Amino acid sequence: MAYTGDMARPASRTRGRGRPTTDEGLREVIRQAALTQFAEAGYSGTSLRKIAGAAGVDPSLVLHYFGSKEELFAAALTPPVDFSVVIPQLLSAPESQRAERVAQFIVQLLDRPEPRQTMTAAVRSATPTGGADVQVRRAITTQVIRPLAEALQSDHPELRAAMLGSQMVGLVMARHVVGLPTVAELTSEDLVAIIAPVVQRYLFDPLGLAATGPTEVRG
Amino acid sequence: MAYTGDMARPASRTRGRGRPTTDEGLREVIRQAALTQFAEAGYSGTSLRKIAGAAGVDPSLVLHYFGSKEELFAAALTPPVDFSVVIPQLLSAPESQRAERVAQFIVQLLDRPEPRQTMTAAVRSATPTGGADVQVRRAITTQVIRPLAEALQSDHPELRAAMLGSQMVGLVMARHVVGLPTVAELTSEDLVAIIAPVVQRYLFDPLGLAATGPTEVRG
DNA sequence: AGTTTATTTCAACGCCTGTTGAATATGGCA
DNA sequence: TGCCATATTCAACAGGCGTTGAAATAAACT
Repeated sequence: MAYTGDMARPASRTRGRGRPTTDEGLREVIRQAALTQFAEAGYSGTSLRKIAGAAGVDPSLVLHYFGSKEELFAAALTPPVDFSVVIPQLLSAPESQRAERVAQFIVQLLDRPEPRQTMTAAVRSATPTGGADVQVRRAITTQVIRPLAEALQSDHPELRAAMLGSQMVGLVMARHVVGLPTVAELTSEDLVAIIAPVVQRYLFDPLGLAATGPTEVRG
Repeated sequence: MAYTGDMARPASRTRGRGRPTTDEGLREVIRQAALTQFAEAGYSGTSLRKIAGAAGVDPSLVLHYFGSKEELFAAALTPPVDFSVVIPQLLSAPESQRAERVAQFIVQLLDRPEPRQTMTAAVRSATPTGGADVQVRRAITTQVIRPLAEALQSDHPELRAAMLGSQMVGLVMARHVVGLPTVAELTSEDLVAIIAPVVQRYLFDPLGLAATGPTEVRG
């Protein structure tokens, strides 16, 4: 809400026109400013000029580093966690604790600022205005759903992973985007207690589908 | 995806400049075109010119009828179902069938075009660009969450309603906005089977919260 | 010292936006 | 018939957008 244009940045004499004392961190400052803006306003609600302003920089410099708005979006959205590493660890817990571990991981992940910003930016940008939705869908499927599905040993792994993903998206919406009062005010512990049984159902319990063959999707 | 500008509309001689054979349906045509556009591209991704084009009308006429883009958005978003009437009916079912009835209602609601458009428009527009998010939050809380909470007789009624709402939002996202393959391809019956136990948990089962007093919100 | 090279800013482009005010044609009414 | 109110369009506005190309400055290299 308050972008006065002077964010914390590794100072290196006051910048003017021309090459400064090699300040490579500036690229990262821009990326961080972009992520924050995207998280607050979504892709189409964020302008390069606002990002540049938040980073204390000229709009052209943003494009100099990232080429285009879409590339900047993709760069800002790179996930702060490698799920294909974390998920197998979570699922290796004893059967009685797996669901709660997963629930805990989800909630704690969304408690850390940068993963939360990444998620809200993605969720908020899932609108087909500027080509951002394609990147969002690809990011969600390849970086979250597929690793999770491959680690699962239940039936319908892709479907189970996707259903859990939908609950995560709903959670981000309720707690961080729309800000529904009661959900936004929950403590982490209570939230874990509430969703753990749902995780259990989506990932491990029998689904009770009509027997029309496996609902599998490859690619 | 295909708006050629000539939608079905109660024809009344070809319109030109000036007053035509009193065609009150035109206002509704515009509202419907707006809802479709908002559902496809969200609030900020939709322009008055596109809406006017889809309705086969001049942009000024849109504002003549609705005053401003925000008012048009609010008008387009008026819910096609009065939840404060439907919900008590659903909850009056015998205890063993309530969750499935609710799940069925949700899924079937999202199968009908206009409620689905209303939901996707709301979900897609939950971004603070144009003041639309305020209206979205208010619509969700007053029209869905509050009636549901008032009909519930469990503890933490607002929280339960909000958690169910978050699952609904996630579902809309997965099935209609982002279009996750497996979820989007489910039959209605299978989807009901999958989410019914989750509905049961969120609305009726003990939540297992830390005993820090009731999490109630009034207004 | 002089040349190159990378960083940063400036100025402008064409386009799209929401909104406004005037012009015009028609239907209803006296 | 003549007037008035209303529906509809047209034309323009001021501002924001993403992007581009050139200019300026300073560090790095020879």
